[in-house]
Amino acid sequence: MLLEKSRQFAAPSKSRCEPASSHALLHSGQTLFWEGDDASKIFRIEAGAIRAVIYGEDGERQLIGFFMGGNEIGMPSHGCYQYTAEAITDVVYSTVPVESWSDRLRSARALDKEVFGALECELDSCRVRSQLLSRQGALTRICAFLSGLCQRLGSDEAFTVPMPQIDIAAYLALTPETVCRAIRKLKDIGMIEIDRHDHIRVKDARALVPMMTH
Amino acid sequence: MLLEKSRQFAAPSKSRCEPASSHALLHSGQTLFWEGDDASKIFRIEAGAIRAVIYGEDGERQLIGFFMGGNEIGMPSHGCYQYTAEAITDVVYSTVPVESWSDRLRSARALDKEVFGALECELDSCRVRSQLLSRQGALTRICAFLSGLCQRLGSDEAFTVPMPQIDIAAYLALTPETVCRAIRKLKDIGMIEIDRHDHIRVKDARALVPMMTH
DNA sequence: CGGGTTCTTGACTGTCTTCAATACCAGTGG
DNA sequence: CCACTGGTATTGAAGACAGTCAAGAACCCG
Repeated sequence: MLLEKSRQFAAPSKSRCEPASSHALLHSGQTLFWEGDDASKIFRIEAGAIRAVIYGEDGERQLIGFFMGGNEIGMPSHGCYQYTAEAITDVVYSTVPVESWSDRLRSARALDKEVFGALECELDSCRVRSQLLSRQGALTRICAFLSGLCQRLGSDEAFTVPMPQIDIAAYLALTPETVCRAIRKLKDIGMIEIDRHDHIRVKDARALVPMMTH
Repeated sequence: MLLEKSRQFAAPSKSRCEPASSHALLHSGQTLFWEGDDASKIFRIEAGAIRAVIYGEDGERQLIGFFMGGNEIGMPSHGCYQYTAEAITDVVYSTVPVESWSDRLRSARALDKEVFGALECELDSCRVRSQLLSRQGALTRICAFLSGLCQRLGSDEAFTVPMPQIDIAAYLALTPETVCRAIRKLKDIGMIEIDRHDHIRVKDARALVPMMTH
């Protein structure tokens, strides 16, 4: 919907900037690339401002970053762009030639698997926290956190939360009291069990998902 | 202080894990590496949980991530670790041999300047947002945002904010109303000027810093 | 069995969100 | 040139909710 509307602006911009490696222009409102596209180029912003956006399934618009003169944008994870890049103002940019870049990346990936693995791990970790912190409401954040934890631990059923609540609080930018109250609420609902303090057991991880949208 | 206390745990762990590349053990509470250390190794967590922490000058403890079985941790930016890694539970981990890794990274950096440039840009961008979102209070976030914007734009004096308030709101996980009110407060204090709607001018960027800690 | 940390609970305050209505601005077409 | 329209910004009032302060309980450690 909202996505379709702005997509109209994308087509011209895409065809217009093919020429070469030197400077190209993007008008305010146009889109540089789309989330999910195969990452074939890296862009260097020379002038103007760009916003990085992730559109949720429900039309939710999450703004994860701004890029301006001197910044480089378009680093792929797992082969494709992780967000949509839209021009806020008119933008002048240059592109790093596709072939040379992707070739180097491929060879680098083969050679330096560990390096890139760690890099993606680091980036993913950072993205996850941004995602969590962008949610409003303590209960929402806790549920999203527990749900993510569940995925990472691989258990679809019950599992034990390994970290103390005080760490969860610092991680989610909440107070320990608020974390405690949210957890208690989940316990009252019957979604989790607590025997000893840092032994929280999530009974049904799938039930957490609907609470994340709040 | 708090930092000193846990540092006692660090020494033994550091000397203990030199041996080779295979599995090593870290006890709960010990530290894997320190923020600011020269990044000489990458660690792969086999079992257990680790927290990534940044200690502020004022003793503030910011928890930026959790790493668990299967995760890799220790990717440096600008040559050194960006955070301290502490074991929450007992941890089993392996290290990627130092020399081979750093050599590869160096050569990769030389060859793929664009790739790594973009990567660092991406990572920095993500870290910045996490940092901003971890602050509580709308005014604090706005000030931190404007201050960061000022640095990126290079102007130490006055500058014009390039993005609309609605984007700032989405970026900072606030409502447009709250952003507007915070900006109005700054205007009333006399720190910024507004002529047309999306033409905000910051008069003295240095004055923003003290408001960021609040 | 202490001592220190973490967790829990309650009451209160401050602030952000929500809802709703209005003003402002840019682009469009008459 | 001007009304019109859609998106953005502004302002107010009310309600929800998280932070703070304070106290006590549970837990872990040596």
